[in-house]
Amino acid sequence: MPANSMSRQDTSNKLFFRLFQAVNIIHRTGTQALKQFDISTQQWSVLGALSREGCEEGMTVNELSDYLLVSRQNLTGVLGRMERAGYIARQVNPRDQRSRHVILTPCGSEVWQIIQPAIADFYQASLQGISEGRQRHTIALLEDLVGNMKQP
Amino acid sequence: MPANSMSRQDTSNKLFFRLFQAVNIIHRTGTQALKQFDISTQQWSVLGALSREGCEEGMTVNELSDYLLVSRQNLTGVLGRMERAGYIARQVNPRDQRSRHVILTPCGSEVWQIIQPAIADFYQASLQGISEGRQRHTIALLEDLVGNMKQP
DNA sequence: CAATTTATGTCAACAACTTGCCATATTTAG
DNA sequence: CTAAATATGGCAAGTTGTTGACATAAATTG
Repeated sequence: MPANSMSRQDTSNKLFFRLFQAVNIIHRTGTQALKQFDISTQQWSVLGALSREGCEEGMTVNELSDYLLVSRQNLTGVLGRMERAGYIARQVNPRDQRSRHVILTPCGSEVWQIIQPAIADFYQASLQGISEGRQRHTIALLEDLVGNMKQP
Repeated sequence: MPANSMSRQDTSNKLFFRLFQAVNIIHRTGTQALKQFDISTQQWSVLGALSREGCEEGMTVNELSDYLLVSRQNLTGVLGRMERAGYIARQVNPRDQRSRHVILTPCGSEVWQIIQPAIADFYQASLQGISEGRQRHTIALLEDLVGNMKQP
């Protein structure tokens, strides 16, 4: 049976199943890598979002939701825990009293710096033996996939 | 700045961030696609695992855990809900009284058949404009990634 | 054979994700 | 300007993911 006899449906199936598997094990492995810093993978993603250039003034909950592709309601909980931990602060926007600017505290910035070596190790171990070309193919596919799903 | 100047670290970062985004939106979109059948994406994965050829006799919780890459403890809850819904049954293994064989009920098999068109539509919409070559590159990357993470 | 170790599945507690609903604030219509 | 529509964030309930602890069954070791 030649390798190319896999049907389109089989390919799609396999792709989504591997995504499912990968995410589960990434969640577990990533959580372990960050355990020593008392931080979750989702808190990592929030720290990363707020540490980007141009975010010195913070992001609103809606902007974070659009960027991370999780619901506002989910962020309420995550941000609450991060605020309690002292990593972020929520400031009411004087121009729009409904919205809050979520900003990194100095402690949050420090944590972001401190975890970088662990992140680098995590990347190195996970992507060992995987070519950058293949990584770029995957990035392109994921961006198209997200684009397709954002449509409605 | 040439396109290839992106550092290895930047590539890894982007890859994991896109994975994170993609999974969040896949979860949302997949849940919506299955909503009419009163089934979650995880229950879908369990139905798919048990519907494979060679699984007529069912799988143990440990086998499902190894296959789906989620914890046994998590499966306890998922399987409990699926049993209550009538999609699966848990049979004690006479050879080993600790283990239980999880098998599809006729109702579970029927549901699996019924959702196939919705799954096909979901695949079609998500992967629109994405070449099979790129899909295969991604599958290969994900398999290597999972392999790397299984190591310890 | 008895005692320890290992394997299996479950319960409990917690984080994170979803949707539905709501209070409040801003914007838009009339 | 008032009234309706929209936008923002949070609360609640439910599912899924994790780890730690446990009872029971099987396998190993003395």
